[in-house]
Amino acid sequence: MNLKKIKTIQITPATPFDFDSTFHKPDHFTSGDNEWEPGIRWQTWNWEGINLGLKFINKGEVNSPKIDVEVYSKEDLDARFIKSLTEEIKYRYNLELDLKDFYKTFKTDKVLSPIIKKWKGMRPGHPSSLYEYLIIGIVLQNATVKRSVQMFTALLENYGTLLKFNGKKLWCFWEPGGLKNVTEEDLRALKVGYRAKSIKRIDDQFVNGILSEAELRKKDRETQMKELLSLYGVGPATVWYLLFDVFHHWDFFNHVSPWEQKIYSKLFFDQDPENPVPVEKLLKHFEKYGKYKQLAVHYIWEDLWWKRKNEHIPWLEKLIRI
DNA sequence: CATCAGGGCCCTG
DNA sequence: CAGGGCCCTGAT
Repeated sequence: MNLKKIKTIQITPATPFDFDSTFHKPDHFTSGDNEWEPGIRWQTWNWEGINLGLKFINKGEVNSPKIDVEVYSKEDLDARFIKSLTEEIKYRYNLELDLKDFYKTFKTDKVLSPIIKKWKGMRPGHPSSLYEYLIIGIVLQNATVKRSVQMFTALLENYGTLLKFNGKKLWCFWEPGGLKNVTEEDLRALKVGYRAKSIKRIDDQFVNGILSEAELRKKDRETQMKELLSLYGVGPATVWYLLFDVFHHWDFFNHVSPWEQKIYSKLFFDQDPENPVPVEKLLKHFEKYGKYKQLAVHYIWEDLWWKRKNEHIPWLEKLIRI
């Protein structure tokens, strides 16, 4: 599907704002729906059922930020659509998040302060909707990175749409509920294994309109957690990701998966990953970051993954099994 | 060749 | 609350 440029949206994020560390997270593995180079991020979005190509361009600096968002589409888009899209972009990338208090609180923290200095203006954020993230969460289960990417790509290339815009060819996610006419057997043919059942049942929730991201955002964390956990195929690991990446709770940390446990053990306690620090002890350690504990760990975590782009970290390579 | 662990989760007893 | 089963893939 060939798209044409419809509009350029200008956004002024809250200060400070760092473009690259906000729009590129080295620990999110690329799988055909986005591309990044310094100062530019191409990203497909299915918004309100419309396939979009988005090009985010850095037009400012950390202390005087500005972003252009070029919107590519097959059809014209009206003002109301552009407005709702703009609001959603601001939400997903946390462009209006005020980081000042977080920075001030940990100005003297030995571990955090150098990282804050280095990544000043980095926001947490994720490009995916709840529906999309649920699918991603399912394919992350019980699999190595390579296998997860393989499963995700197979889904995208079978049920998504290939978009051509700004010289790029990127796959766009299908609509929530878009697997209505797909059977569990069809999904199994894509080698997603037992996950086929979970994917199908989650898609059903959206076909039936039982689950609404907009409604769920308005509810409190406990309710969100309860409703998400009630979904078939969604357990504590997936919920933990969702509460941070989709629902933007910075203060919540209740789960550490085995591979993350090993990395945290090395990172925070310089402990041999083969003999990891108990999860309880790790969680207790994060308590010192109070209402920003998830945000603090995000900063430390992203710093590690950016380091990995520039230098070889043998112990990390061994643990991530790409 | 066989065996097994891996960014979990569900279900059973 | 512990533990078996589920899918596929690559390492050993």
